[in-house]
Amino acid sequence: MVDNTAFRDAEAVMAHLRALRQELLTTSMEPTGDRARSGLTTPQISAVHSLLTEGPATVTELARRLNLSHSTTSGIVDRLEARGLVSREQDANDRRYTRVQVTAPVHQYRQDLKDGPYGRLTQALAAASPAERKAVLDGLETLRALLAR
Amino acid sequence: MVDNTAFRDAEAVMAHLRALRQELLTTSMEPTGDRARSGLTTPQISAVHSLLTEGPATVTELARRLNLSHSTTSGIVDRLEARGLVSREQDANDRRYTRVQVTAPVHQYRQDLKDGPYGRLTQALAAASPAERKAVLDGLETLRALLAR
DNA sequence: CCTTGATCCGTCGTATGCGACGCGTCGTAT
DNA sequence: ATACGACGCGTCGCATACGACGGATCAAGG
Repeated sequence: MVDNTAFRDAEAVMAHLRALRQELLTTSMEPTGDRARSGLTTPQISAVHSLLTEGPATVTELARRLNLSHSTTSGIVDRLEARGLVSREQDANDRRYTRVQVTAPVHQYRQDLKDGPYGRLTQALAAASPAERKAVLDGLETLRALLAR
Repeated sequence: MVDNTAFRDAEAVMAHLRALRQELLTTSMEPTGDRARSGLTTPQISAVHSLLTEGPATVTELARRLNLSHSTTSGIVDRLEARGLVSREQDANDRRYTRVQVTAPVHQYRQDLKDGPYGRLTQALAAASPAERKAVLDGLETLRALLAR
């Protein structure tokens, strides 16, 4: 048995992370829920936002931007393509590459894309004091460092 | 436009949370990966650990313990039952209730259950200084408070 | 020219996770 | 007794999310 307080803290940390995941995903999400405002999920908004702000990209490049695996990103692009929000296009020079880019109808979703995918979190941080922001970032960085150690 | 620094911080926070989710889930997980030590995923270990330490429970009660939805928990119990690690049993008095309990073969997985589902995190926290632990918990609590505000 | 390796892509199987739905069951009120 | 609401459960559909696999393509070397 390592340490009892460590296990208690681990439980608390995991509970926090789980709850945060809930709160930050379900805000702009609710795909089949009572009534999603846009019908776009958070990863979908993130993908479109990245394509808008950083330009078109290949699937692998988009996966790197979103910090997701290739297969996951491929599925997200599938669903966006089915809605007609993005299009796949073969690269003429190197046909291994598929360029993903937004299409015209994406402008109907401006409201959802205005503050990017993290609208709720962005507003919460904007209303926070500098000390609170520092505490949040320090805590996360410390935790990452502990796990990497 | 709310605030530019707030959006930057939001991006950083989300990246941290995503990475943490990866690190804390993929450690004892790898279900189809190169070779999971036990073949049990993190939620499955959590469920079994809860049933061992806190006793048998109904599906809804187990969902409350794990902070998961009822349908998700039902699926996890399905897979554990298929492996013969837990069993469902109808309550005689009130047939709406289904008691979930561990079965004998669960003792083969003692190694994975020794430190509970959060072995990696527990060890990391055990090796951390009090100041580091406080920074981690403070950061998470502050973030939760900001979102609840 | 043709093999070899690297790379990108799509697809498959599996697990999590949620809401919505329908069914059976229990307690209570009519 | 019956109707009704509340509750627990299983199931369905959908969206992530991953690793593994095979196919297609290109570059480099034999």
